[in-house]
Amino acid sequence: MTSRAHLGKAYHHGDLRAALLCSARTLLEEQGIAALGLRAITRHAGVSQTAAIPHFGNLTGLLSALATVGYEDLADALTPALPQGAHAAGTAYVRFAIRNPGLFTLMFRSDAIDRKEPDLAAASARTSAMLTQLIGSLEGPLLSQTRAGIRAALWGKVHGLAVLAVDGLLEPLLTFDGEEMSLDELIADALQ
Amino acid sequence: MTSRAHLGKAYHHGDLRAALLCSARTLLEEQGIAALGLRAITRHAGVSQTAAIPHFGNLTGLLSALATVGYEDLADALTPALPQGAHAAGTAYVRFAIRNPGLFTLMFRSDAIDRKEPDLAAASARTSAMLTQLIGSLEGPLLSQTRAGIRAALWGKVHGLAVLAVDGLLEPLLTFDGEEMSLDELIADALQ
DNA sequence: TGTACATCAGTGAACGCGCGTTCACTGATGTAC
DNA sequence: TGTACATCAGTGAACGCGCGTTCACTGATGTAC
Repeated sequence: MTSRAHLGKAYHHGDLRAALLCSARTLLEEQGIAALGLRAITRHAGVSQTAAIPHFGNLTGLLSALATVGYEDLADALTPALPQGAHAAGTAYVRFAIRNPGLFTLMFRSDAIDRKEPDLAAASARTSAMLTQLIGSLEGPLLSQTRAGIRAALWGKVHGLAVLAVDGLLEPLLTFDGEEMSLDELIADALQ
Repeated sequence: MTSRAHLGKAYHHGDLRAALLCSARTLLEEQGIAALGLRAITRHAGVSQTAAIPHFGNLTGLLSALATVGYEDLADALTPALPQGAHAAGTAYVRFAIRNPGLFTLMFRSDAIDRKEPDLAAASARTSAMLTQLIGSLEGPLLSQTRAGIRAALWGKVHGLAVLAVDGLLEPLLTFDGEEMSLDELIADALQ
């Protein structure tokens, strides 16, 4: 029976890096982006307040690593939807945002991450390439549009719905015209 | 010559409320939403660190008042474009965001404002009503869509482009396919 | 026109708080012999 | 198989910082007489 197998905590954690990312993600979704500090994250993970530094350098490093995980998760969510076309992919994108509002916010709007961090840049580029691939498969909408324009229009619509949903700004629309509808129905209706 | 006319500062400011909002807006656009604190704002305005409290109660009150100004400005920007239809209104919306990225961010995504504050709720509702009015004038796109769905689709697309532009995420698209284009051209192309 | 006074906008010192980061340390680990 | 040792993950006290808010205050203003 080595000390690693002891009940309770070993001095060396085993996989503190993953544990810290997990704590950060939980905290992000439960309490929002403003609650994400080095001290809050390490406190949640049950380790000392400086334990993250050897793994991530500083807070920006930790949050950039978390955003990297986010891009990987988003890519995983989009992968099965891509062959089914733009509608399915858009729905998957918005669903990802609704299910991971804190993470989505961190990935796309935070200035607390370093987008030039190599792992993050790579994960972001990989997700971005999926969108490029999708556009290639579209039956050309308007001949006068450039490919960049088509792409911005498609991404803008989907991203806008995601952002509005995450920020709760679509809620007033759910009872528009006196009709009641669910958020999922509204998104499906808007994307058609 | 009353003391109000003295060179330098009178003890009573005259219109400190407006001056504080102006300082806050400047700070917001120059240094971002994270730099907006009661102390930073009053420091920028050249008054004591507690001078904002009689006018706004607390930081949330001040930021909510600033967001109210933002909704009024957005309504002013949309008004002349509305009669020209959805394309013009959408362009005006995105232009407002690009010109006031900090304010736009504060209005739509910040959890530092109180959306239930009456003035803010009223200003927000007034802007929202413009969108409702616009949708009424649309030549019905898809008969199977609900009015809420049409509205979410329209707002989502425009809001998404605005958000992507503000966050700098459209920049990679400006040199897509090897072609160079300006942000304005890309937005115009995406909105057509 | 002049004077006394209530009002309240704005001051500035002080409070407690949580933060990121530093630094000397402790103790579990794996390796060399 | 056993022992000495280098490594370095993780600790915890301490630092200085900026924050929001409190509180007793000061002094310009407008009004009542």
